[in-house]
Formats: sequence, structure tokens, C-alpha cells
Amino acid sequence: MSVSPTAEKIAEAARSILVNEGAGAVTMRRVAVLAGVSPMAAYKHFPSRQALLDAVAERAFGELAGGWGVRVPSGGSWEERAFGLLEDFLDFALGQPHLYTFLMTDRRERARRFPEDFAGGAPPFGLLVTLAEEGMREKVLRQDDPLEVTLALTASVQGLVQLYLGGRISLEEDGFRELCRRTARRVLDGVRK
Amino acid sequence: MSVSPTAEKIAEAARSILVNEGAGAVTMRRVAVLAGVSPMAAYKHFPSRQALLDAVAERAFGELAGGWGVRVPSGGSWEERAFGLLEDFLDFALGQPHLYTFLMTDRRERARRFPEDFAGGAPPFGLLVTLAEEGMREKVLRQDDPLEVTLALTASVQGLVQLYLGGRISLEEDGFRELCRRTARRVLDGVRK
DNA sequence: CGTCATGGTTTACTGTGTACACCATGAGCG
DNA sequence: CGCTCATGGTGTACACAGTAAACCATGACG
Repeated sequence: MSVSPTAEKIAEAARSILVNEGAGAVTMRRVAVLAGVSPMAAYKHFPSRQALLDAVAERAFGELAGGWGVRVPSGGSWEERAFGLLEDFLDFALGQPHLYTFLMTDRRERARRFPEDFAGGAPPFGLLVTLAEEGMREKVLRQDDPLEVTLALTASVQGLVQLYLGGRISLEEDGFRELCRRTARRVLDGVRK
Repeated sequence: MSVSPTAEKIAEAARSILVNEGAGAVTMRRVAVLAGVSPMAAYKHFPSRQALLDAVAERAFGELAGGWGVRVPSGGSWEERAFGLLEDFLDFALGQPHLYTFLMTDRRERARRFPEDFAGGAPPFGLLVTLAEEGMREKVLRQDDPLEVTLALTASVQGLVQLYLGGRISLEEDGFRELCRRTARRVLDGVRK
């Protein structure tokens, strides 16, 4: 069963506002205007504003998971692949900051959880776990818990992105991307002597 | 010039709601009721809700900075001091999650910035930079940019905390604290073979 | 004793999510 | 062919936000 075209228009309007101005700017009335319907029309398709946002998030998450890493060539070295995924991640986080913030920090329900939902190679996190496992097989990484190693790598970058999007890092985008790369390298190599 | 007692009551009420239920639950009317005044009274002391929240944040930030690391003995080894600070940080983040989220992710203005405001040993971040510099002097850490090394260590933990508070890590608090320690250790030692 | 800044109150306006009653339309069926 | 009724739209209305504006008590000060 597919969704009705009006529901589609409404979701699309909500997504558009969300991407451009953030979740806080998504009001039912604005969505309705943008979709060309009356304010209450949305409630025939989504029980509440929250449900509408959740639907938008769900779809965006799916698209994200589907598209992530696709442009990364699978042929290169382990490190090339790893840093390729990092670039892809940054492309998303820096290219659609509002959407990123909404998916990563605002939404608390129906979220993927560690460790249950991360095992099994399911995107997007599972992709990284698989990569870590490969790294260990190829002796690029030391033998360790793949999930937790992945978490160490991703948490660093996510922390940096959170700081950056929160306006706490006064670097241009390119400078910030390099900072991310350097940081990832430090996590790989360790900072201890 | 000190603040009036009513302003005090209002700020205290706001802080109390914020700590217990999060920034979203802080409405001017609720604050007023809790402070025992009429809704508009707050506007005689704070120009807007945002200003009130900012004032609360500013004070909390000051208290935090003042108290952080005080209980960590300065006598131990470098690693003991570092992990002592980690525990202190987790005590705050896990003990007052709403306040933590508000200070760290919600508030975007008047935020400390990297790298300007982080150099110079100013708490709270500067404390860590100093620690990193000590570590390098004591040859515990390899020679590197102290600011960026500090960032690598803190961003990891902040990323983990963000995931945890967002309900994305299904561990009990103790388990999560151990995960943080293990992750910090990985960043120290590196995950690469 | 008037004057006036200070800090409180009441009232009212706008914008929000959404409950509710209403209505157009087209599919299914006697 | 006309009846019925689910589907998906509308307009109205309400409760609750933030806050602007006008008003008022009080106490310090000339």
C-alpha cells in the first residue's frame, strides 16, 4: 500500500522546511501552506506533528543508509576505504546540518541502539563494524572488539561534528574536515607515546 | 551590584525545572508559579525567556568550571589524573543529563570556541589542555598539538555521552562508564596495529 | 510633601498544536 | 439508478506559549 499523493506533498514540505531551517521551524501551518492544503489536512495522514517529523526522519534515514558509502571505491586499501567513508559522513553532516542534527540528536525514539542494532552489518553503523572486522582480518587493526573499536572511531567524529555544528569550532569547513581527518588518525594511532 | 532576591527566585525556579525536565519544559508561566510571582514578573529581570535560560546556563557553567576536577588528587600519576577528570565529567553528564544537554548542545550563542577560548588554561577545557601539555612534558604522550590531542580525547567521550543520553546505547550507567573508560584508553593507545 | 524609578500585576494579542464538526466525492451495492 | 458510507478535505475553536502594554504600590529622595 502506497501513501497518497497529498501525504507525499505534506511530507515533502515538512522535509524541505526541516532541511533548510531546522526542526523548530516546522510548524503545521507552514507545512500546510507549502503543501497547498489547509492546516488540518496533515492530520488526515499523520496523527501529530511529532509523527510527521518521525516519518520524515524515517525516510531520510533510509535514503541515507542506502546512499552512504556507495561512492567509496571498494578496491582501495583499508585506510582509503575508511577515510572515504569519513568523507561521505562529513558530506552529509556538513551539507545538511539541520537534517543531521535532527536525526542524530533531536529524535530520541525509534533510534538505533548499541549494541543490538549495530551488529549484523546493517547500515549505516553495521557497515563500519564490517570495515573494522576487515581491518582486523587484514592485520591493519589490532585484535579487539569490533563494535567498540567502531564506536571509538565514530564517537570522536560525531563529537567533533556536534561541536562544529554548535558553533564551537571556529574553522572554515575545509579546515574542520582536516581536523576531523587528523583526529581520526590520532584515534587510529593513539596519542600515547 | 547584586541581583534582586526575586530575580534569584525566578532563576532558581527556571534552573530547577531545567534540571528536572529539560529546557523544553521551562515555560515562563511555570517558572512564575514555582517562583510564586505572576507570569510577567520575570520580564522585569530578564528581557526574554531565552535571556533567562542564558543566565541560568551562564551561572551553571561557572559553577561547573569552578567545581570540576577539584576532587581529583593532583598527586597521582598522569593517567590517574586524566581518568579522574573523566569520572568527574561523567558524574556531571550522567548526574544532570538535562543540564548537560542544555549546556552542551542546545545553547549555541555565547559558547566557548575552539581554538581561541580553549588556550590559556581557562576552565573547563583549558584544564585539559594543561593536562595534555603535562603529559607531553612527562613523555606520557607523544609530542603533538596539545589542543588537538585534547580535542581527540574529549570529542570521543562527548560523542559517547551524546549517544547515551540520546538513548542509543542500551547499557546501565556503570556499564556505560566502563565503555567510556575503555574508549578513552583506545584513543590513548590507538586502535591500529 | 510631591516626584519618580523600581518591581510587581492584569489584560490582551499573536502564533502554536490539535479536537471537532462539517462536507464533497466517488466506490460498492440493493 | 439511487443509497450509503468511508476517505480526505475544510473551517472553527480551544488551550497554552511568549510577551507587549498599561496600570499600580511603594519607598527613596529632592
